[in-house]
Amino acid sequence: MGKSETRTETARVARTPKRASATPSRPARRPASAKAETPYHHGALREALLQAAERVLERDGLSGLTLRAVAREAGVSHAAPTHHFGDLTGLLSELAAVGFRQFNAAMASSCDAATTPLERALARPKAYVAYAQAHPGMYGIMFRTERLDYSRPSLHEAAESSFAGLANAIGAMRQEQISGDTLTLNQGAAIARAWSMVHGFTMLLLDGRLEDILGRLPEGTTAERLLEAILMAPVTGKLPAP
Amino acid sequence: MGKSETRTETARVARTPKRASATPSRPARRPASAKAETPYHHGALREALLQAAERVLERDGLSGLTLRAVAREAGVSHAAPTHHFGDLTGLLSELAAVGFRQFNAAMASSCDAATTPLERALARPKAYVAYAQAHPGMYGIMFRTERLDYSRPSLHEAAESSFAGLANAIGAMRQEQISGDTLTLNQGAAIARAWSMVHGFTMLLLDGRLEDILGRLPEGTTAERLLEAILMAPVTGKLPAP
DNA sequence: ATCTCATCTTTACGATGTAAAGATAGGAGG
DNA sequence: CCTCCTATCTTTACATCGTAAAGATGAGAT
Repeated sequence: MGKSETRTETARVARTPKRASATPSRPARRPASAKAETPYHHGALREALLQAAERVLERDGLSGLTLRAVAREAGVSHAAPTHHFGDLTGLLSELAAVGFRQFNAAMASSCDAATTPLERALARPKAYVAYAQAHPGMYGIMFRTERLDYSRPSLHEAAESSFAGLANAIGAMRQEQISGDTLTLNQGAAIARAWSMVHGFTMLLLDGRLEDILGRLPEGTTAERLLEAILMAPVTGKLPAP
Repeated sequence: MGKSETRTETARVARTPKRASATPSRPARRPASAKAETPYHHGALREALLQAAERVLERDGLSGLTLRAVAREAGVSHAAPTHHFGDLTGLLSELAAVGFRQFNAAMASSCDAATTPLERALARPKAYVAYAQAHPGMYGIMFRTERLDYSRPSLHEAAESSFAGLANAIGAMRQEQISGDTLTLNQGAAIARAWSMVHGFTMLLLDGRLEDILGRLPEGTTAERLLEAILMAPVTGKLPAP
């Protein structure tokens, strides 16, 4: 199915019947108060495209996420996205911004739900990994793609907020006030270490590169358990200075 | 320049003059002992393609690395790589294998050059990051691309060797013998932590996501210095269990 | 009622991956 | 020496993709 592109894109979902007769009758299309119905000509195509993109991403993976596939999914012509996002980079960037917002919300809500200090310390990294596992496509868009335009305000802001939350969490854990302006080497190292560790763990996990380790661990050890062990035993075994 | 593809690929480098006359004279082409000269019909096209791919990757980045571009660079028809690698995945996988071998060699030589225990402890992660900074394209192929086929023996072996080296280094540092078969949770956590940290640091660094932190550190703090600080101060500040 | 313009569609072009058929030599066998 | 075989490389073809440009279309302003 879908041999020729013209065929595929001509047979799209039920939109206007393409003006079957040339009479300008226009019979009751757009029933005077349609809002989240099928967006006809106006409507919120931009939003619809972003949602379609997310759907395509979850369904077909990162390689299936193309401008034309998104347009197909939304039931519009293949050039429609260009008008709203300018570029494939534009669409990916806006979608990544959506992802960062989801990501931040997930971590924040997980932190809020924590009660004990230990839970509070583990909540954020666990939510980090959990989000990535639940939405590997989104995580890939956010952290794997090279084609992102951080000069777009929405993406810049969402990503920045993600970093700020992390930095604050580290600061709170060290019971220091992280001034937004400057950092000591140790403060910077603490932030970069935490971020690197969780990010690296997530990428290795998503890429299946930890399967080898997980398989050698005691029967039934889950990735989450391994993450806990990583976070709870902070001694890396580095030798002291001679 | 290079408007039509036919034009582009017809005008390729000096290979055989396409049999100007139909006489089977065959005048002194391939001077009887050409080895690494221009590979004519036989020769080592496979190797030449891999080298061409590496060149294209360094020059045009990951997005410029296409089957056709590699063929162009090697001076052969666009379908020639298919015969040797079957697929774009095949080419990328073999190239990633080359990268893993370079990567392993760099880390090994850096470890050998270390003298003091402290140097020895820092040599491997520093070489890790240094390789990635020196060859970001290769590192991208190895760790960013989704399209790798680890069932290929060359790639599987090279990547596995990389992991084994890491595991052994961690084991040596903890003064334990890592048996190839099973791991305790703490052993696995130590390995996964070290790998995650260095890998995550590298990815964040290559993606420019550490610029923010580096900019806030004392004037002129380099990424390598930050990495040292990360590795040398192993206390993450996690709270003890209540 | 007409005009204007943002929005969407058509059409077109170059590039890419991949498959399939055709050419070409290097070597085996007579 | 000649012929045939086969791996290797080239041509040709096709579907898909991103992107640009021109044409339709309808909503709101005048």
